[in-house]
Amino acid sequence: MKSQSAEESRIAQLCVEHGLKMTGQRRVIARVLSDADDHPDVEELYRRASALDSRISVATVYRTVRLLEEKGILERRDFGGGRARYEATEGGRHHYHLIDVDNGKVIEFEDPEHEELMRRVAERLGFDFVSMRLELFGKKRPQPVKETKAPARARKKKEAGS
Amino acid sequence: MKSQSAEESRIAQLCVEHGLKMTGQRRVIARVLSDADDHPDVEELYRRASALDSRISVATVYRTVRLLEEKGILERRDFGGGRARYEATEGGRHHYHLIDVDNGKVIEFEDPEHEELMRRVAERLGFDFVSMRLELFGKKRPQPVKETKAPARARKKKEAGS
DNA sequence: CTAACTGCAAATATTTTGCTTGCCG
DNA sequence: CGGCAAGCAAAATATTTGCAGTTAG
Repeated sequence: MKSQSAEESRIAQLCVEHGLKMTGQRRVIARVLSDADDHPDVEELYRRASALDSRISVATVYRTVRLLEEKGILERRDFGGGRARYEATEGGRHHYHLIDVDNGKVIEFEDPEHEELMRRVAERLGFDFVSMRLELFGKKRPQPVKETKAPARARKKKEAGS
Repeated sequence: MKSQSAEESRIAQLCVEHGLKMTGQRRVIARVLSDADDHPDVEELYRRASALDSRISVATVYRTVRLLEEKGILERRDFGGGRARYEATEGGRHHYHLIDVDNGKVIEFEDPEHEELMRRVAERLGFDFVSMRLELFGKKRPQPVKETKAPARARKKKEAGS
């Protein structure tokens, strides 16, 4: 969560800068996206947006995320599970995702030197770096008995942590 | 393309090692996968497999790739475009993908130090490295007039190069 | 005023599944 | 043999789209 004030959300501002028409529903979706600090899929976005304003249809959410992705305001992610997930494009620093293969939980991490490395790779291949996507899959290493915490070994099928 | 001989394909061997039953259609799909040096989606796999043996249904291809992915023999990729793509898991060296945002073409590249870097990241976060996925998006940098070759600026919508 | 946007429902696209039959080990 | 696997078609998901009515700029 970020601003939450009555003023225009960060994403709404970007929409304006890109010359998009700011309708009521688009403003709501923009706020939901601006406030999200996870990686919601369309259904989840629809749920959150509906809570703020019930006059919104899923089709609009789909249309909006597609539009914002084309404009480079949003980035689509695929963490497995069939549905596309979205998160706001970050200006400078990129962050990456480590997915726990046992429960699908997503952990974010940064690695400053990484983007620079990728820029060089792209350049070496004759390309200008546009964007990147990095997903690391790992298995939680059994901690060397740190404290008294329940193991909690689950194995849900669908919908894992965002 | 790799072996092409009448003997068991590399992937078929892996199936056996994993205790999977080798049926006729599974053997054909395994051969197609072994021979592929690109990233076919299910429909393309189905097409290639059907060419070798018409008694194969798409459902079987779907079931097979899912099974092989679970066994770690195949890895699923998402290069955008809605369909999942597959490629055989590599033993040691990983390779990555640079996608040309202008035409969807995929260029493979390697970066030996990269996997080591990611292993360390996973470790730092308390995980054992299982696998990773890295997609780099770039725009072809206008070459400094190399030779006489047509520009060929296309902009296809669907189905781009594998 | 009009091009862009929305809702709704129908259309697509992709992947999964139920059920019966077949074949590997 | 016995159970895993395959075919086929229907079902389940996910996403897109046609059309008519709204609305931001």
